[in-house]
Amino acid sequence: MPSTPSKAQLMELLAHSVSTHYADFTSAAADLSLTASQAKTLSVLRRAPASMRSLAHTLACDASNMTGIIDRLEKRDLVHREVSSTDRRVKNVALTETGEKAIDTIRERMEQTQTGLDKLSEEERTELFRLLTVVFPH
Amino acid sequence: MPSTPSKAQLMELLAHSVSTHYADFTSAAADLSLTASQAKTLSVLRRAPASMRSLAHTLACDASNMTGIIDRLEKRDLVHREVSSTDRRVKNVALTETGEKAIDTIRERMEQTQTGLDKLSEEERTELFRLLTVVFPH
DNA sequence: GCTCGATGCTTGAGAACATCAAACAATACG
DNA sequence: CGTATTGTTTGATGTTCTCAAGCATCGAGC
Repeated sequence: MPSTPSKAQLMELLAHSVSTHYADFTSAAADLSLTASQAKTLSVLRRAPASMRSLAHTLACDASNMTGIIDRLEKRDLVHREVSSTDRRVKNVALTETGEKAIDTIRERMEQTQTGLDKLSEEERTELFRLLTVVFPH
Repeated sequence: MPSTPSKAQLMELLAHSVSTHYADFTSAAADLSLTASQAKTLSVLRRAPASMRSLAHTLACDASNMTGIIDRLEKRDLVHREVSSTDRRVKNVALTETGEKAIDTIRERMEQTQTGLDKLSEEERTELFRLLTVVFPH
């Protein structure tokens, strides 16, 4: 019977978990010749198209950064820009079909994470899902 | 009554959680004028000293990368190199006291994550701790 | 309509980070 | 020993990052 972990312990474990997940993600992305930043961008866009600015906010980087990243993704036809119909300053970025396949493939290839999740029962997966949703809400 | 999430849904949520955590971490690190890579390195070293090679492995990057990152951290006295006593090729990197304080401060300042964890009861925190340990073992 | 401040994106300069190949020293092992 | 292997560094090249500046567009008010 484990005692309650301190918040610091939980932060430490979170850091470790994130770091493991990130390493897994990065090497799966590298298999597709994608950098971590490029793949992270695809991952964010998997949920929904987004403007340059909101992408930058989600990825915690400067907006000027996104220009280059999206340029390179667009050159490979993984993503496309579209001027917003309601505000001509805004450019909405969306995944192409190829881009969608790419990020799905990356997630399928994250073996460490997949193996880890396989160790959970259905109830445990449901509970993990619930807890993560509480801690990291949309 | 939530149904069991599919593995893909769980991967998606994990990606979102990691991304939120990462953004939080990056901006807390920036407050201390540390880049994400530098702070991540400190985070790994918080557990235990490590050689250049094992750092590179944990951070999923080339060993030659670490040279520059550790150089810059050492210049700011957050970390120090020490030639291994058993193998003179190996350099072990360890946090200085300043470095330890830096990473602890960063974790304390991760407001989004802290706020999220505060939403959990003690039992839930214990359970999250257990589940993460299963999915991402040491 | 017009001006003016704010907003969204891009560009350019300079630092950090990433990968790869190649070098070097030290070790391991036949 | 001699030879292969390992751990770290260096150098070249491309990507990412931050910051300041630029341009176009929007929105609120006159």
